[in-house]
Amino acid sequence: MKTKPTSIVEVAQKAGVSIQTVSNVLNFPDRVRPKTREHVLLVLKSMDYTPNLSARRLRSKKSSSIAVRIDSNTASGDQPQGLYSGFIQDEFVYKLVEVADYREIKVINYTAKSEDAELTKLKHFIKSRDVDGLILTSTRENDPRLTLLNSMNVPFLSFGRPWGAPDLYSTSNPWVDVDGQWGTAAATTMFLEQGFRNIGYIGWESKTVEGLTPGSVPNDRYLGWETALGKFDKSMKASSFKKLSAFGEESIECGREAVRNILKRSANLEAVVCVSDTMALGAMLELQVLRHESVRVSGFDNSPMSREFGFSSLDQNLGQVAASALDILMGENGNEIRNIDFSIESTRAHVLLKPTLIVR
Amino acid sequence: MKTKPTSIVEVAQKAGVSIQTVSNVLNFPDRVRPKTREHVLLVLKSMDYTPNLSARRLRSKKSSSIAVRIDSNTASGDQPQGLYSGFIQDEFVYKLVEVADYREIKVINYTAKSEDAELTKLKHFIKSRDVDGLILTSTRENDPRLTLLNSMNVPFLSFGRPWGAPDLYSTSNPWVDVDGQWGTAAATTMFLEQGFRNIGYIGWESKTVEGLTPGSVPNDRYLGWETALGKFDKSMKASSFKKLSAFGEESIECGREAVRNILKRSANLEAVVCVSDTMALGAMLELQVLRHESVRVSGFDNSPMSREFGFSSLDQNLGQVAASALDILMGENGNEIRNIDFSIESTRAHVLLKPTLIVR
DNA sequence: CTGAAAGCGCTTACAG
DNA sequence: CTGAAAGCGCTTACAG
Repeated sequence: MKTKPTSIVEVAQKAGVSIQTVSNVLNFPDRVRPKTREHVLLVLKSMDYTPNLSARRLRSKKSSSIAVRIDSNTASGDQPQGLYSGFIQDEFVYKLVEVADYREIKVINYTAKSEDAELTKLKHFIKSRDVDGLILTSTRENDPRLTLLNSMNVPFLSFGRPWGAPDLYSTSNPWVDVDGQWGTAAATTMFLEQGFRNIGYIGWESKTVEGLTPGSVPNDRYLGWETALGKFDKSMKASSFKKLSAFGEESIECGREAVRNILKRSANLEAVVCVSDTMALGAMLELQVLRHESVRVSGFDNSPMSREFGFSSLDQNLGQVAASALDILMGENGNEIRNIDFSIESTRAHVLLKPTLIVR
Repeated sequence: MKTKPTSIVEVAQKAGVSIQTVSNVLNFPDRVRPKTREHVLLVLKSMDYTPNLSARRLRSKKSSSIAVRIDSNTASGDQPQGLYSGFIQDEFVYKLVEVADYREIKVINYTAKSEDAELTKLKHFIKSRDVDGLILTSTRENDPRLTLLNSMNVPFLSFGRPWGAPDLYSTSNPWVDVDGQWGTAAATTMFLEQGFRNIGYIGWESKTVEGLTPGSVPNDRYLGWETALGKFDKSMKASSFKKLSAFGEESIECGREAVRNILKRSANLEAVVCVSDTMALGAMLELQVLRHESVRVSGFDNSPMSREFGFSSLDQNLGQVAASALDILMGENGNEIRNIDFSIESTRAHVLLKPTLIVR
């Protein structure tokens, strides 16, 4: 059967020192005289010693773990939800695990079918001391998860700004996010520099009567296009923006429909900036089928899809996002997850990164 | 600051029993007299007690955790690797976390850039007693991970048969897998029943001069089509199968090319069974562009893509796969991960599930 | 059925 | 710089 693994006691015995010294070599090497340290390290290596993490966690009261929710990529029901609803999240988790490993932090997954279920799980993680901190995604105004974690005084970080909140930069809600507005502006500017003038926009529908909800991802990305275009041609009117844009749900079908609608109003369309790769793919397919092959398309997320179909897109640099997330949770050189001292580093707790335009 | 969480000592005091009794109520309720049990449960609830998992793990020598590797969905380099290289794996992990939660098992992620890196991580997980078992994916003949885990006598399970191994049902390599051959046969049979006769196949290229490597996923899925077709029309010759099939790398472009090649040789093609949804999408696009709209297409994986584009596909039933994985690792009613007693249940350690044909 | 004791393998806090 | 002691919060093994 399984052989009993080496413990720190055996290492100490073999090295002829106390277990405390062995522990110090592992955790505070500077506290140990170089000669002793070298000797202990040699014994450690020869015995292939690995500390028991449960013991370490119990004594140090640090789990050195964080939890992150993962979601299913298959839409429930029959509504299409875009080809890559989960692409960004899965890729973010991948990068997070990579950078966490580097900092000797473990990443635990959880799933939740409802908001209540998630709150219960979060509470459990914290009370069982199974995690030192949490990573949240798609937070929103008055998100009960933010309230819970703040009330339990547990370190956490959101990937994505809590849209809708009156003060996005509130110190109690640390986040790291990618600047969507900057991204669609970059795509628009690229098309302008390539000499195109009739540049359309395909976005996500919003629920307000007026149009897009202010302070939301759909609105943010829309503004990038509108602002870049307006800056270039100061005579552009609201009606022109309306003629050049169309909105729909995240699906290929809606992308097709949107581009058809724009073409009806602006037959001379030369390029179209899209809120997502799924919408961009819809536009691509429609344009290809209709033989309007000269219309350029850009998407968002730099998914495998954009590579396969050869349209420009915006890479969210998720490796950087993940690295920033841990920088906030642990400090840039810290080795443990701790509460942020907002009085000292409030600006460090809100990081807005630029996406990278991948030109194709 | 953070308030100190309730410990079992406080619960015992408040309930007026020993901590041992509280522990028994939690872990072996039957050992405790109903009246005492009810009383303790009430106190437990009123204090909102959650056991410290590190303490439990240290004492019980069970981590109640498993680890699973996650991979990136972005191809490194510029080669397209299909739109959904990671779809199945991410979805499997999602389902695994769901069923694991139900059995009170935590799932930890790890990443690995090379085989050696992975072996090191596996060793670390085991020696640090951070996991009780491992879930492996895409194992192959002489997979060093299998050797390592067997030599360390650690429970593990592969999702996917170790293709290439002389004895797939070797007791030392427990696995759960989905029957690809059955799947492509089902798709072929569906087309036959719909009255189609000229049914082609688009598969993945294999490295052997002869064609497909025997005992491999590409070969397995190919055989489903060939067998179903041959069973229906016993006069089919090898040359007919050759005319109706084409192979390539996993990409939309190769799917398009493959269907073009088949059409060159068999202009009367009526339907085409594909090894994957990516290939199927390629075929769909090509057929749509070329206006052969009557040719039916089926894929594999039931990805969001197949739903969006409306072609039939095979669902791998990953929820069932994940459930079977834990059934093997823990026993159907067990509550801990333990080594499989192959002398008793060798057949239970190798589970081949059928995919479900989603007709569209 | 219940409880007092031991101990899981570490790190911490402290004394030398 | 090093070591003997205490203790993290549980479960186990055993005695009653």
